Amino acid sequence: MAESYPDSLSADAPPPRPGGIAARAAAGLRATGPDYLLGLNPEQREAVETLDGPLLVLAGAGTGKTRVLTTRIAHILALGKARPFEILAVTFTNKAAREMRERVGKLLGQAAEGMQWLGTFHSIGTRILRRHAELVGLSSSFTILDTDDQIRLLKQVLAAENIDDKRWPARQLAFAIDGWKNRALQPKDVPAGEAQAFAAGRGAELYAIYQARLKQLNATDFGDLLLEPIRLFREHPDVLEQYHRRFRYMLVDEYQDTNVAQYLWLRLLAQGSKNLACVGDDDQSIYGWRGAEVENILRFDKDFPGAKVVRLERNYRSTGHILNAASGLIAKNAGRLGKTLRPQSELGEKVTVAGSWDSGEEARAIGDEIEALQSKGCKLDDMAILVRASFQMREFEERFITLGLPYRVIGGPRFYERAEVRDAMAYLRVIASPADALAFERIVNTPKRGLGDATVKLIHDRARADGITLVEASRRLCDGGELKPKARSALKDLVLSFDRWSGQIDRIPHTQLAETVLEESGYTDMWAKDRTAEAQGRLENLKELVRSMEPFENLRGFLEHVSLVMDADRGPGEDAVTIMTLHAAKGLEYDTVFLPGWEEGLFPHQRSLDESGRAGLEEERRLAYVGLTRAKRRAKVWFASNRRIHGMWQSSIPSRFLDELPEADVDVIEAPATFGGGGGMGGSYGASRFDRAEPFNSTYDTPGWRRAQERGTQPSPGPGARRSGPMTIEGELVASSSAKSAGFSRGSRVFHQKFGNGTVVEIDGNKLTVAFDKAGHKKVLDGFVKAA
DNA sequence: CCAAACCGGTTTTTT
DNA sequence: ACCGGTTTGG
Repeated sequence: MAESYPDSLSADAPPPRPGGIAARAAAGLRATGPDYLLGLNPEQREAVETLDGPLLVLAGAGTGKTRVLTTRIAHILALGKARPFEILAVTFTNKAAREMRERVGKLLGQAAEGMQWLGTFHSIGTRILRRHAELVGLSSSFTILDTDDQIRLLKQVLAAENIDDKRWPARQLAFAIDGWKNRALQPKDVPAGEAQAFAAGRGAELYAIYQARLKQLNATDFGDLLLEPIRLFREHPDVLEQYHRRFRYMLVDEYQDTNVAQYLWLRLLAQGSKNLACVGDDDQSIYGWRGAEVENILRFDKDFPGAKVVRLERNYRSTGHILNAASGLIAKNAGRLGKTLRPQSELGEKVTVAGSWDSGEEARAIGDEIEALQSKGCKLDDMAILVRASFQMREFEERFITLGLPYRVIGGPRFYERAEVRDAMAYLRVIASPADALAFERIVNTPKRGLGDATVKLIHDRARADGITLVEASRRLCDGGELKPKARSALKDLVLSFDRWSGQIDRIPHTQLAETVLEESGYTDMWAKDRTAEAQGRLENLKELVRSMEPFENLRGFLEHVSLVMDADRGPGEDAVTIMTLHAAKGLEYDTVFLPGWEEGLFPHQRSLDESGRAGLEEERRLAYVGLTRAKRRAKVWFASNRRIHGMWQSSIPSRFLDELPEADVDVIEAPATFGGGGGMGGSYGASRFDRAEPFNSTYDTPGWRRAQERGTQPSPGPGARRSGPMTIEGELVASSSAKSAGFSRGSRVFHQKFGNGTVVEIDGNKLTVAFDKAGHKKVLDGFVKAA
C-alpha cells in the first residue's frame, strides 16, 4: 500500500504491521472495559454491525451518533476487517475530526494513531492532492489560499482584465466561483446563463483565468481541495484505483451538510469497496446557504443502490416536553425523511415562552434568570444563549458586563482572521516560501516603509518581466536606478531582512524566529506605538500566535496547519455562560438553553424567506429545532416586541414558530414578576396565544409602556438609551468579563478596553479608581478591566 | 504617502 | 448606527 505511493509524503504512513493489529486493538478494548457493543441499543448496534455495503444512519439529535461512528471504527478494527490506515473517516470541521480521533483512541488505545485518513474533507483532499500534485498541474508544495487571499487574487485578475471592480466586486466573483466549485463545476461546465450574470457574460472566462493564475502561483483555494481530487480521479483512473484498494471502509459524519462536490468525491471513492457509511440528520441541515444539499441525504438510497437505512430515534439528551416541542415543530417541515424522537427520561419542565418589551429587557430578564439559576446551584457552564444573528450578542454582553456575570462568546472574529495575525503570518509565509506573492504584497508596506502602490507596481512589473519572485524582483530593483533613494533604501532593508530570516529558518527554533521577525520588521513596534484601544489586544494576539506555534515541529508544519485549521482552540477557563449563534451550537448540549429573538423577520430570518422561499423557511425551522434540541432540561424561548435592526427601532411580531410548538409542552410566562423590573407583554398575547394578527405594541397599554410613563422616561428605552458600553470582543481571543473582581489590589496593573493600561489607586467594593497611563484618573467597575 | 471624508452593506460560517 | 474599505485632498 504505502509503497505504491511515489512521493516522500508516504513516509509518514507506517508500514503495514505484520498481523497483530486486530489482536492489539482487541486487547486495548479488553483493557478499557467490557465489550464495546454492550450498552448500545438495538438500532445503534445494527448501525455498528452492518459493515458491508452502503449504509445510511439517520441519527436524530442526541441519539448517540458519535458513539455509533466511533464504535463502528473500533468494530471494523477489532474484527480485523481493515487496518487503521485503510479506513477513511471524514468530518466537516477540525473540531469534529479531533473529537472522533480522541474517542476512537479511548476505545482502542494505540491503534487509533494509525488512522491517517481520519480528517476533514479538506485535509484529506489536501493529502491526496499533495501526493499527486504534478498530475493536476501543481507541485506538491502548493499553498492554500484562504478567503482573503482569494479576494486579493481576484482583484488582480479583474484589474488585469480591465474590469471595473466597483461595478463587479471581487467579492461577488469569489462568491460565484465558490458556488460553482461547491457544485463541482469547472470553468467549462458553468451554465451559460450563470456565466452571463457576471461582468457582461465574462463570468466563466474570469473563473478560467483565476484558475490559471492559481496554477501559476502553485496555489489552491478551498474549493480546489475537493475539486482537484475529483478531476484527478476522473482523469487518472489508475490513481483512483489505488484509493479504491486502500479504502476498505468509509465513514462520513454530518452527511446532510455535504455539497455536490463532496458527494461526487465520495461517490467516486465508494465505487471501490462500496462500504460507505454515512451518518446524518436531515432535520439538522442548516447549511444550505453555503452549498449543502439536503437532497444528498434524502436520496441516499437511490444514489447507493442496496443501501440499508438505520434510524436512531431514542434520544438520551432532553427531557420529554422539550423533545416533544421540538418534534412538533419539525413535523411542520415537508421535505424530510421523517423520524420520531423518543425521550428516554421523564417529561421534565415544559418549554417556556416569554415576551419582553424590547431587546434590552430581554437581556435583563435572561440575565436575572441566569443569576436565579446560579443561586440555586446551577453552573454557568451548563447554560447557553443561542441567537439567530450575531448582532444579538451585543446586548447580552453589555448586560452581563454590568452584572459582572462571566460569559464566553463563541464565534467572534476568528483568531487567524485578525489583521495582526494575518500580517504576522504573511511574514512567516514569505520566509518559508519566497514565491508567496500574496503574502509579500500584504506586508511589503506594513508597517509603513514608504513603499506605496507605485513601488509595488514596479516590483510587480519586474517580477513578471524577468519571471522571478517578488522578493527577487525587489532585490534587482534596488540595484537598478528606477527607485527614488528613499524607497530604495527601505526596500533594500526589507530584502536583506528576509535574507537574514530565511537564513535562520533551520538554525533557530521557529517560535524564536517568529519573535525575531516581528521585532526586527518593526511590526511589534507599530502596534506598541499605536494608541488606539485595540492595540494592546493585538499585541496579546501576536504573543498568542507565537505560543500557538510551539507544538509544531517547524515553521512549515505550522503554516500548513494554519491554512487548514483557521481556528484557535479556546480553553474552557472559568465557569461562564456561553453566548453563540444557533449555527455554532450544532452538536453541543446544555442543561439550560435560552433562545431569544423569536420574532418574524429575525427568526425566521427575512432574508432567508426572501431568497429561498419555502426551502428557506424549512431551513430556519430546522435551525429552531437544532436550538431546542440543544437543551437537556430547560429550554426558554423569548421574543421582544421592539428591536433595533440596522440602527432603526422596529416593532416586531412573535415568530410563527412559537405557534407551531405543541401547546401541551409549552408554558407561556405571563407574569412579569419573575424578572425583576422587566415587564412582560403578558396580557396581550394571552388571548390568542401569540397574537399574530395584531402586533401588541400597537396599543400603548402594556406594562412596559405604563412603567415607562411612570418613570417619566422615553417609552421605548431605545433611541435615547446610551449604547456606549465597551465591547469586549475586540482584541481578545475570547471575550469574557472577568468574573470576580478577584485579585485587584492597590497597585495592580490593569488594562481597560477604552483607556488602556493603568494602575489601581483605590478600591471601593467593585468600583476601582485607576490612574491610567494615558487617560488620567478614572472610576471604573472592576468588570471593565482585566489584569494587565 | 497619509489622514480625513465618503460610501455601501449589514444572517448564518468552514475549510 | 456602525464598520470597513475606498476615494480624495493635503
